[in-house]
Amino acid sequence: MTTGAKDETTDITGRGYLKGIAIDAVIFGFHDNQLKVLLIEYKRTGLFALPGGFIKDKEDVNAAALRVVSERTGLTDIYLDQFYVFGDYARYNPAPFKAIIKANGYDAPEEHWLLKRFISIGYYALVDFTRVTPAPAAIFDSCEWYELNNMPPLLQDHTQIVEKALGALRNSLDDKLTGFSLLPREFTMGELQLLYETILGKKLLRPAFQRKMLGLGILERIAKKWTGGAHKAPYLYRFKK
Amino acid sequence: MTTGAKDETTDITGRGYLKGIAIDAVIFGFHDNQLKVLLIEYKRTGLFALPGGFIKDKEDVNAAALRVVSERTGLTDIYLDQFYVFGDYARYNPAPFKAIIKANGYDAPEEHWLLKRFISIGYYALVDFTRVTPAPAAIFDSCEWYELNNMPPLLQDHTQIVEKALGALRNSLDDKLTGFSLLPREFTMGELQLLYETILGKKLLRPAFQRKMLGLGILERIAKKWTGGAHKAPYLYRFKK
DNA sequence: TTATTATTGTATCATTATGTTACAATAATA
DNA sequence: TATTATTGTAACATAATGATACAATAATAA
Repeated sequence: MTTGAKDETTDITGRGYLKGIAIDAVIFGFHDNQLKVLLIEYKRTGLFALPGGFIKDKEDVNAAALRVVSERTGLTDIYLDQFYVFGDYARYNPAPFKAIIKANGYDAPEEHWLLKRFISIGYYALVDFTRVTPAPAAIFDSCEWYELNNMPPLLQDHTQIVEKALGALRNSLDDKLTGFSLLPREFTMGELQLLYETILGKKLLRPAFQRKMLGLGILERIAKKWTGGAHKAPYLYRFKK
Repeated sequence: MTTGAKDETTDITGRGYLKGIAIDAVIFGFHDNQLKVLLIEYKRTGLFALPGGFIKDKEDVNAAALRVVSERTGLTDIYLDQFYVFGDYARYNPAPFKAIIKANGYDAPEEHWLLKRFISIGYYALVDFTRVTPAPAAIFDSCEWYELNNMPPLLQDHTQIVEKALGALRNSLDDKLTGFSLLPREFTMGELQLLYETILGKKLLRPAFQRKMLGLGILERIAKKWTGGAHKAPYLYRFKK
């Protein structure tokens, strides 16, 4: 969960939102042959965290997750997957939130709702890096891409949440392929393979990968791509329908 | 979620429990070649539901789920998997709970915590049918096995929760094999195959199934089983270590 | 005792999927 | 026009899975 007084996601009073339940979003992007994650920074505290938010009184939980990711990325067509609920009591540590609230000029009484115990529902999102405009929630934090392999230390158990999200993504990679949203609408087979290799963390054999992908029957071949390279130009593909 | 005034899982005041979050457990058993589910019945209302409960103020969510299943089955070594959070606003319908509370002689003020909106964390459990002693929570409900294919209509969206649990189980059946807890400690290959077929809802080829199971290297062959049948006696197996 | 019966364990072959090597096609550059 | 790097795909090897066949055997019947 991330929060703050002027966040669109909520407000300091917590009015109109469910208490005790937060949403944390691991937003994956792919750029420069790297998996990236969108992170929030609390400027005056040096704290990094996953983008997150709360659920409105009459809002579906999945809709709230969509809204949270939408607010940070500016996108509306987002692939989202709910992957785990983080509910250990040991997660509960109000200290950093106290610091954040204080750093923003508020006084946080002990019984403030943000200082109570929270359960976090974890979602991961797959988004097209090129279409995202990271949007900080308010003047006091930033929102930027970080390489998965080079993240700063995160608030609470957020680092483990990212790891668990990656595990969930790896497990269901093939199922999630249709409408795969980590790539631009059109892409080459090489780009798709690179994405696979980056997510799975291992090399794949080119002919086998190509055969398998084409065998799935979900790719549509469009046209040759002009790359400028001194070699045969690759085909462009997009996902069918 | 299931609840009631004298339930060990909670009490009518809700003191000491997290508000707005419930746990629902789909407890799978296997008997007479049938997948079965443990259901609660509210006797004076005719309402059936999944066993459920709430999370104590300082309790891990997974521990709460274990406790809930333990209370209903009498078992302590339980295979549990958190599979989904049900958080649609449309789930919210206090009417049946009002009826249940009333049927038990309590007056339920509108602002009663049980009549507020709840998010349900769904768990499924795999248990050894032969070791379970279904335990109703209190005098006013019962707790019994029902065939998956022959369940009564359930409270709220509990029927969909069961379906989603079955889907999750099917998807991860092979992973969940080690320490598979739907069978007695010792079993024949035929029994294991029947279990697979029941969960997956389709026939499997015997030689291929046997080869695959033995190939996994997780089975230990013990001794011949005396069946009384007019045919070759099958081997008994158990899971290694 | 000896055939009969049903079911198990496994060998064998067929088919499909996957891993691997090889090479022609081709877009830019030299 | 040759060179270069990379793509697309054919071809083969190996592994996994699907399917058939049959010997082994524990109870029953003759």
